[in-house]
Amino acid sequence: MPEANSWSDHVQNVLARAGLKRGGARERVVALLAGKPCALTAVEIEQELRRQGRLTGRASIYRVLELLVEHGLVERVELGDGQARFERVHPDGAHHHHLVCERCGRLIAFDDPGLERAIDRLGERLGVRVESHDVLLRGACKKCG
Amino acid sequence: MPEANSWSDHVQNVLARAGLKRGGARERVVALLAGKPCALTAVEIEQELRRQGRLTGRASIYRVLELLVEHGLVERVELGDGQARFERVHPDGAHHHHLVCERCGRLIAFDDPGLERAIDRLGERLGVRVESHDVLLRGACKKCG
DNA sequence: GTTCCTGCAAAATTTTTGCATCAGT
DNA sequence: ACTGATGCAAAAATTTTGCAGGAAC
Repeated sequence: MPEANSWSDHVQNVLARAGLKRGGARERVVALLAGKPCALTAVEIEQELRRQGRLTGRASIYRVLELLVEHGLVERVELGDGQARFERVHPDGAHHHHLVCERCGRLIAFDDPGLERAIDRLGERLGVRVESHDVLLRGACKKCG
Repeated sequence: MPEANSWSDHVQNVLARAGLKRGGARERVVALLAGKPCALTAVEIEQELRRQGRLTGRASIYRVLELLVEHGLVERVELGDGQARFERVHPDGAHHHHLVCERCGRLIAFDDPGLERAIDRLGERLGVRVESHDVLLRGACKKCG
């Protein structure tokens, strides 16, 4: 089974364990995010669902996203343009960060063990428990640089 | 002369070189940011200026901040609460990052050469030119952890 | 049957824009 | 004088909330 589905399953497990019921809007948002590894805005989610003929109220989308973030199933990502984006969080802790190309606007995802190590060491040095972190790079991507 | 003033001077130089005129709102915002090393929201800036008896229209504050960001004099920082924050950028490239404590909400600034190195190496590995970057940690600060 | 979920509409927030006026060069 | 800067008010964009009806357990 592809990883996307394992994330969906994980979501269903976590929410069921929390005593929550299922519902159409949530199923639709989760199904959409499962197939999109990278950050989407609430409005993009709404439009994509509409395109699929699966109309969903925007308020429900925000409520679903809020719920998923609270349960650590989705991460809120801000790229500096004033809109929040959302992307799934892998149960195994795998995650990536983002580069925004200032020329073409493209969003590039990457991961880097060296960076993760530097952040771990930093947390120790500061004496704080770092529960999550975001790294955002701005610059020129390969094609534009 | 303290570093805050050297930043103010730098701002005035850059903007004068760009052929821009001075104005009250800009002077007030720059003077305020010069004395605050860490991120403030537009509304906090407005309130602080009002407290000082230096009333400034909110639209002007946003326009000043936009201008300063465009010229690389101020950095826009997003902490995940839906409000943009702004802080001065040192001409010498010195900068810091942020930890948001999820217990007490406190904002802690830090810098870390190891992290900067990791990001430099990462840019090389990806073959992109990284012009700026933000790192945001979320977790428990020393007092709450 | 109870509790949660959904969708609509309305509200609240944050940020941007239009426009007349003022001020800096 | 010319051009940029300011402030007000209005608008736009994003996100949240209230509430009534519907669905899941």
